[in-house]
Amino acid sequence: MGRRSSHTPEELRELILEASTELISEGGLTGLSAREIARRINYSPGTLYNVFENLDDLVLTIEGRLIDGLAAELDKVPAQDSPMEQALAMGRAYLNYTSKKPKLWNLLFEHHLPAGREVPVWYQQKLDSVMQRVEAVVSPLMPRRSAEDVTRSAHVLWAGVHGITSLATADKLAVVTSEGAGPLVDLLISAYLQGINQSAKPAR
Amino acid sequence: MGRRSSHTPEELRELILEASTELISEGGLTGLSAREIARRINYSPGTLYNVFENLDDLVLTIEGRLIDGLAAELDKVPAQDSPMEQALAMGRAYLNYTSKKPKLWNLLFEHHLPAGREVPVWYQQKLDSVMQRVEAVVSPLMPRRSAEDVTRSAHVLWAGVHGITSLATADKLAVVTSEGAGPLVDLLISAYLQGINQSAKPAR
DNA sequence: ACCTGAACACCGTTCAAGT
DNA sequence: ACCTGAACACCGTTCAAGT
Repeated sequence: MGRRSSHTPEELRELILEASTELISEGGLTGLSAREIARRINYSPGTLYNVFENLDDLVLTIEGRLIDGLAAELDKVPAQDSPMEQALAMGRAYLNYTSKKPKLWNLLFEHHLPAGREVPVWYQQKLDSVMQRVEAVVSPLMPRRSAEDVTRSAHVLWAGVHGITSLATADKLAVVTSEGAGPLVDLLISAYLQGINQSAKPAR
Repeated sequence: MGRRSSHTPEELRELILEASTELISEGGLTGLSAREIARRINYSPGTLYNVFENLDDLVLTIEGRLIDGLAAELDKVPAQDSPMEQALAMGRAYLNYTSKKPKLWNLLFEHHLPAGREVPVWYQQKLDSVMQRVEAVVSPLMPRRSAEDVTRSAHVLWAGVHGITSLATADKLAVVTSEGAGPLVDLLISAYLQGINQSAKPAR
């Protein structure tokens, strides 16, 4: 049939990403399908594969944007506050950002690449950039610790906050839901950061 | 065609669950398909639906068994040790149990029921039973706190350990992988439990 | 150059028909 | 009573053919 579209390549790309984001926001990763995207934007399924390698590629692109969005939110945390206040503010920023479209954010953890495929470099870099922001805030709170320990703590907090929001989202593991994730995230951050300071190197 | 099988209903049920467990262990939730199960056990796809309502029902059954298995492992933690030692031991037991078949354990967090469907009661009860074991160990470590605070802390630790192992498993979020989950779990548990004791009620 | 749509190899689930 | 397998409504991805 040939060209029929009134869209530039960039527009088409955005169209696809928008439709995909919407589908995921509504139904999670399960709600996404190449054919349904095509239907919504009025193109044939084949067209998607001119723009993206495959669905994994498309999803990875969306994930990248989500991470960028979080990074931007974390940057808004006032730098003049005390480190502990900044840490708590980051936790709340994470929660605030991710809870708008929980299923969309959950993409980062639901989506697994097929065995063998590695995450692209740019993806890892985006993630590292977020981790660095966390480290920067955690670091002054553990002055006697090595850089490795700071990194470890940043990872623990990142994973912990993820764990809490993830369980809160999954209505299935509703153990947590009853109280909402907010207080739990506060609790994790404040208790952890106080504990890390006052303890000798933990056993092991 | 009619009956052809040499299996009792119970045997057939186990056959299905075994094949499913194997498929998930290898390829995660994505690796599971009704038709592939049927192929492996030499039945037609339709037969699965005599035994289970649908794939969600089947998966939920597997999840239940996984939770039971974890509960059994947690019960092995020596009760005469100090509470802090018990808490750390539980963390390691979790890690040990779940890291044997990471993709299988990940099922608990990858699998979401379709919108509207609630988790069955027996499932919630199994989960509660695990949470109670955690609370029992955490409780003596925070003597001045209310029962609600103890529950909150158990949730925080459960979610935190889940978060760490989950990120460690997803090769995608390989930030954590480099060091292995073990030290991070230890760190989370020891720092958090020390922090919770020495702080006043956290700000908020 | 760009897009289509048929084609291929898959899905989950149902249910009439067979033994 | 139990099981089959065709049928229905879906998938992701490719690629010859069309404009």
